[in-house]
Amino acid sequence: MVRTAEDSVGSTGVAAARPSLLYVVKQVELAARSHMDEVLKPAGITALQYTALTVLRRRDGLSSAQLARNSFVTAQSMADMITALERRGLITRRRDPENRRAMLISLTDEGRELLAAHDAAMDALEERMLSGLTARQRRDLESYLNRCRTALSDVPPH
Amino acid sequence: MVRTAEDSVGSTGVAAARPSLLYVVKQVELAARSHMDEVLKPAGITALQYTALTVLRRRDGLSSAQLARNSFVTAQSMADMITALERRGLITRRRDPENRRAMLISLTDEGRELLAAHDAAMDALEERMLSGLTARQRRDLESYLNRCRTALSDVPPH
DNA sequence: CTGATATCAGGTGAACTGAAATCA
DNA sequence: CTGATTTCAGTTAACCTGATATCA
Repeated sequence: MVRTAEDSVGSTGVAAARPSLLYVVKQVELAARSHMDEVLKPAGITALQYTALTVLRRRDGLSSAQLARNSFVTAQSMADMITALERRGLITRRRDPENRRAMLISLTDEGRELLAAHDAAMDALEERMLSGLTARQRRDLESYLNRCRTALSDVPPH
Repeated sequence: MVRTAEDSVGSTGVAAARPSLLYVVKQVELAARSHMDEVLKPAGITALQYTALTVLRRRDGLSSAQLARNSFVTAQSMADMITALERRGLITRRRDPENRRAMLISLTDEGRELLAAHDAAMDALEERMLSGLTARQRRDLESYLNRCRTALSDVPPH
């Protein structure tokens, strides 16, 4: 699934692109996801499913609706993914004792093991992506991207 | 299509994420694409189609296969998008005189007008994304992201 | 009553794999 | 013969809209 992009378009730095940063963010994400899909392919999960699982590892007991907002998809779309992951035994769901309409989602041992089995490969991929940056630049990049994320999430003044 | 993500997951800065930069790049791209889709919805094109058109504006006469590599999709997937854009009259294709198996793609006047009609909105979106950054930080961010892109595209030493 | 969550039903466009034809 | 490009055919997973039931 990884394409070399040696004759790729954006790499020749000529000709000021119009929306340059929007474009390069998309390009980096496309390249990263292509590599992630390749790594995850033997496990039979997509990059988006993997991301949802890592979110659950950090924050146990989220609802499907919360996960949907986090991934910018509708609750119905996320429900499809959730039932698929549940059928595969990677997650379990239970009623929220404090809110009987919500279902809380947790990783199973099997789900945790699947994530752990790919940690090294994902760390290596991130290291490869950042290989041209110093430690200071990496911190700055993360900081800048987090500010971009916040700026895009905040509700704009009406 | 834009979801506020006010109770979103990654925004509460607790708990060191595992693959942090891979994750935040994906989050920024998801948020940006969500806004782009909303802007482009009245025109009836997706963010990926828009991106392909902007690439053609910068580099006229690319082939479908080149566009496919640039967007990290298969040639077959890109062919579907190309025929859709051609049917809508946004692009035209002609045989490459130097390579009779290849088809060169160009924007039509209508395609160029469609892009021009959205330039202001895209500039505003990019400005919003970068609103928390100084001019210097914006340049650095672009530089860092371009290095990430190159590092992910380069063929790794076998 | 309003808003959030989950779920069911149905539909659609987008991406994939596989195979074949053309040509450098 | 090999590799790149295009195209056809079939398939699948992703995501959508709309409607409904439950409950804070």
